[in-house]
Amino acid sequence: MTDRITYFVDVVLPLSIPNTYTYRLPFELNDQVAVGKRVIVPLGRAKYYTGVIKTVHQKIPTAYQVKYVETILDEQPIITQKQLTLWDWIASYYMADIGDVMNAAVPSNFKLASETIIFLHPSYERDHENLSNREYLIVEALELQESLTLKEIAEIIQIKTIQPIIKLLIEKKVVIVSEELKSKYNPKYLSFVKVHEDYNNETSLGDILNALEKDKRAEGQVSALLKTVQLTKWTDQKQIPVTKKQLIETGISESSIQTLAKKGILEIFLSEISRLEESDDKVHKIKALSPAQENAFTEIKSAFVEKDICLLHGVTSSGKTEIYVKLIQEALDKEEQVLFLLPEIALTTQLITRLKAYFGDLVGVYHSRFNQNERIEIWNHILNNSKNQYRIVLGARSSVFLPFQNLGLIIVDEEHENSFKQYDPSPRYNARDVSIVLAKQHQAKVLLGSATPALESYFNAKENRYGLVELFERYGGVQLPEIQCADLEKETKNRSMKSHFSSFLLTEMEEALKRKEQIILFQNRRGYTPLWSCEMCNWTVQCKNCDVSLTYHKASNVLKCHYCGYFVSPPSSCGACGSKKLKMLGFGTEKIEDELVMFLPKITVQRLDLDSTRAKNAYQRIIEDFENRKIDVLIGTQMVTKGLDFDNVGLVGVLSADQMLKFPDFRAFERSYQLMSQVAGRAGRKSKRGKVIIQSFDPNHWIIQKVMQHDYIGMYTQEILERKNFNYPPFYRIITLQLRHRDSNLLEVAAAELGNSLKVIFKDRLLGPETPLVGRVRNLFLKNITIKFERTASPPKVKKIIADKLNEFQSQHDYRSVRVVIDVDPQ
DNA sequence: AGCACGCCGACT
DNA sequence: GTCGGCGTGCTC
Repeated sequence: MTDRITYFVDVVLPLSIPNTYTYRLPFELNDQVAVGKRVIVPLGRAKYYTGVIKTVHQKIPTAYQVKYVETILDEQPIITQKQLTLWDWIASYYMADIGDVMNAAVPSNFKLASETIIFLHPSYERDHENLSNREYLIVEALELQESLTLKEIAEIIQIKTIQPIIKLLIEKKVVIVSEELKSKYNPKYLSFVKVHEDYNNETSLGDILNALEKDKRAEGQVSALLKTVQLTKWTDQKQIPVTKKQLIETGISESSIQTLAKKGILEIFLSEISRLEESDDKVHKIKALSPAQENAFTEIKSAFVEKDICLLHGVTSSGKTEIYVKLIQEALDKEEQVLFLLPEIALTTQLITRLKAYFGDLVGVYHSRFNQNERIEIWNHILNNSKNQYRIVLGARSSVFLPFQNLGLIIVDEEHENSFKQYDPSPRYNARDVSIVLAKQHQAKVLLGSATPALESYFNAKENRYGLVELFERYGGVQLPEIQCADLEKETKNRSMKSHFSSFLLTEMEEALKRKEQIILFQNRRGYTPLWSCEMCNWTVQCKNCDVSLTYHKASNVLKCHYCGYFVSPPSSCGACGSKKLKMLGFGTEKIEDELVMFLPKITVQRLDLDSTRAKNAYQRIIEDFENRKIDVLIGTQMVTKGLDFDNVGLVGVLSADQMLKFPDFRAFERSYQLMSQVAGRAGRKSKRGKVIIQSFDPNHWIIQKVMQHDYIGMYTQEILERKNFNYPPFYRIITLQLRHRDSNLLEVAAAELGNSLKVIFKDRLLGPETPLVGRVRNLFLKNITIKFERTASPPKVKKIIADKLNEFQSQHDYRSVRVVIDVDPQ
């Protein structure tokens, strides 16, 4: 009598709660219960949440009154055991709540809660025929109200748990969830028309036409049918139907289409346009590898025999992509799934197009900017291990959370990128490191690729933990660019500087323009000037919520805070002494753009930064314009360094190496090297060697020297010594605790107390508490405590101590309101 | 995440 | 004297 067993389930809820909650399963659900299925459970007085079953057991909890599971949503689990294990690993490694991990892992459509807001789907065409009574009631209510929360809907139709009904309505594309609307939903759906399958052959069509022609009134229908057949395109086996709009534009009337549809001759259906267009793409043949690439490819494969992880260190334009493609093809041949991780910004670029050209529909792109339905579609295909679609997922960091079934290969491109690390919100995970754990679960291989590997990765390779394959030759024999340095100190003395431009850089720019080459200028700071300051007393405009000076943005003529978004109009006089003499200090991309137009008036200049790409498709458009040579000079922040390949860039200028080198962080040198090398790699053409000019007041700085010599290994050798001497990663691990509170005095005391209690154990491994560079953000004062501990120490033990001390600290009444943010392996 | 509970200011 | 401000704690 299995139905008499009392089951309990531990449920992960998508909330910042440290643990799972236990619910009792009603007997009637006994035969449906399974780990990984979603359940609706009550929480608190009147709320319902969608959670995921993590364990099923029969232990009766005694400490509290158990509530019942309301419903089980899924027929089959949508989260795998492997995923749940990974969630656990992330929660414990990054000291995050499991609920936070769930939030990061699961698309929001999977997490209907009683507060979720529902809208009618923008492309829903009010055909009520396929709706049940209850569904009809909901649609009717939404037609009157526009939007409703699940709770309100529950009241309207007098049912407690409406999630299953809503789930169906979402699947039928009758309603959508608010998150989707927020993500700039634009109706990608169009009405398409096609001939019904039953009639889609010449004999049936002929019969129908004959029948219709007998009726003079049916003239419209005849031409509608003919036009539909005529405009429907065919490629190989695939049919690309006509849009209804197209038909109507040719003079066909709506009503004749409808009549034919009613007769069952034509079929009208909704579909996403983009997807149909994509299936039109021809699948390209994979290019043959150059001897150097071929070598690297075999080396990687032999490294994979012994090791699970391999680092591919290949200079820019050495053709890493082709090697990836071949590895992917091999994994596909073995029927394995492939995950291709890319940094967020690189995802909108040429690489997607290239991979799609090779693999067509087998590539799925998983990205937070994509709409929810598509994300769920990819999720389901991966979960079901579909054979003909989405075998390869190209994605940003969150794609490590997909429900892989048979993962064989993970490629992490631009592996050194710090955007693989999520900073806010928790879980503060690094997708590169998580992917290694994920690979281990699946016994899959990981290939880390970069032209400038993270010091940690190169170290691991040198220590033989990873395989190491190096590729120093650029594809097609293109030479590495010639890098020179403009000595700003000298030029300042000689008065040959034109504002932020050295005469050296300007002359070279003019030369390049004469040769009709394009130019990229790199300035790692957006806005106009970081400082708007008084000439008399050095007063600057401060943010009212944060301890930073505001940055002037010329386009909008405001002073803006890059931490909280606060902005004001520029003052006309000094706020301290009243002087009218205000000057601008420092410079950002906007100012460079402005000055350049003055110095070189006849050229087209475009900025590529967070501000200029905010509009939809702006990024894509700028890149295309640059490719099509509509732009002479592209001025950008980090964005110009990511995965872009242009073939006519003769010159790259780095406006200020010093700003990067002086950044107060132990990774500043490593990062400067990476950024400069990456941007330098944009220079050069098939036939001609590119040129790079780095502006600096300290041209002899060893990092600049290493960049000029293209000497990654030299940089590594010197920098790794520094890391060793000063106890930094990869020799030590770092965990930071950031304390936040409105009251600076209380924070001071609290931080000191927590610091002391940890210091007892960690001794000189503990630094701080200290006030960070920006000591107040959004009206919260900040204090940092940093713990550095030996790589040989057990991380779980260290974390246990920190967690215990933190618990002790937060149980003191006075400190309850102090927020503590933990960051493991901060970037 | 949300909602109830609780402790301090401006109102009938 | 109370209404309501949001700061704090709890939810299986």
